[in-house]
Amino acid sequence: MGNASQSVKTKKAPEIMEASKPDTATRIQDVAERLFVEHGFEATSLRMITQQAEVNLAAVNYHFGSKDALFESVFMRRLAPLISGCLAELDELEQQGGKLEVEELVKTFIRPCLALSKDPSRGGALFVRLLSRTLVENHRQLREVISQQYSVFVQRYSVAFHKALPELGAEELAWRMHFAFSVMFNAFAGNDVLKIFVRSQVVSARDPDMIVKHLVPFVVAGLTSPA
Amino acid sequence: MGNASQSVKTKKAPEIMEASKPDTATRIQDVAERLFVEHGFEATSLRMITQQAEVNLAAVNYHFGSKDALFESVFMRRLAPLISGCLAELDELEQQGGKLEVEELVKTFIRPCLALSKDPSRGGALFVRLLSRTLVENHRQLREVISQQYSVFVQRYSVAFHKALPELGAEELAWRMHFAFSVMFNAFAGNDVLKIFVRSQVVSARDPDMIVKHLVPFVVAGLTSPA
DNA sequence: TTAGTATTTATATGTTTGTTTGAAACGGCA
DNA sequence: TGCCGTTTCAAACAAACATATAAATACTAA
Repeated sequence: MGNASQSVKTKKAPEIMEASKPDTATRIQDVAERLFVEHGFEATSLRMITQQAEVNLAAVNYHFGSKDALFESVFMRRLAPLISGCLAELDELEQQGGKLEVEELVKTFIRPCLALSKDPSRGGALFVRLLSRTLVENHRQLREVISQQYSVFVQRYSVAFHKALPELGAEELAWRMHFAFSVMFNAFAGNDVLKIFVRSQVVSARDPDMIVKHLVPFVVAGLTSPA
Repeated sequence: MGNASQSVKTKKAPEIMEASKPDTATRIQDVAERLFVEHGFEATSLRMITQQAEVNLAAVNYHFGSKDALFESVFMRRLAPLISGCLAELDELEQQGGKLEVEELVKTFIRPCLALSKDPSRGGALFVRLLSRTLVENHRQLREVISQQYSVFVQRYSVAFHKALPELGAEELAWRMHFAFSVMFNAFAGNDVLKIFVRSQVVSARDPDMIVKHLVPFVVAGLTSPA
């Protein structure tokens, strides 16, 4: 009997793959990721997921244990590598010494986001949108898991920004980081507030490179503006 | 029989109000507004609403016709005055002549948002949070209604910002406005991305005046940074 | 091939959803 | 008072929901 609460099995890919579909569990994750983004967690039923993934309804509970556990699995699958990528860039930047430039610091966050956005095999920009939905809906249990594992992420950036902007007080810096990450997240997620009001906006071209080109100067200007 | 599709009745307040509850319809709107913010549209059941509003389940369909119509009603009740407020400020600023300063332009948007955030009788910051949820969940029909009625809002600000920042091209300006409104909306909505990762952030103090104090310089710096 | 496990399937349970209904209660006006 | 339009009420509806279970199938190791 398939033990429910265990995490997704690491399974050898079949030797002979006649351009076949991925794992059942992976297929579920892929479809769930997209549907959670489109409809939100609570509005996405297991029936929608299993039908589109072309698996049996019970497969979700078999492989993941529950709908909640599926969500956590879908979420962590993308979050962990993204955070690792940012921290790796941060390590590299800090180790190469010299003055810590704000722009370079911003780019240590933006580059992994950009790479993710351009990689369809990792869901492209889907995860950033999922993140922004998760931010708005608040999954308490998920928040706990995240904050337990990744609080170092914010701490590292706080320290780094403090070094790069030593003239700012702690509170002022916290506000600016709050604003900066807010813009960046929403830019990658494609949350265009103005698009509610007008049908087609110039910005609607979703080319990630274009986002970055305009995003970096905006954020850096906000962060470095005189206190 | 209470005609469903008509909008909420404008009803004279009872002459003698012994500190009584508001209208049934208003009570429903107030509770729905809060619950839509907390749980999202689809995850908020009519039973949750009617129980907390202490009205009968059928009252929603009687007064508003459907759950969708209730949402539209809840949304428009706040949006219309907010937009009007912004446009009024914009009119005043433009009529007083002189060079159009970016900071003043930004404040024509921020002041009505701030006023709304500080007015509990209009739901305080609730609506901005509702707006940011609605942005992420996409109600197609609501989007249509909004864009039909309020596309002038974006057009007016586009023209004004073009005057205030004549050195910027149309595309560059669109991007910056996109970022600027994104920060402002999320700031008022209290969407703190970093709060996912760390339990208590310095920014967590939600004083609207504090938000504005730090928000304006950040946004203005981003908007006016050299091209 | 066979034994045993891993996975998939069909089916069932009990709950909750939005909406509808017909009757009861209310409130102003004759 | 008695009437009548407006509002509230309890009950019921089918549809969709998450989850559980046992049988059926696919697969692997011996």
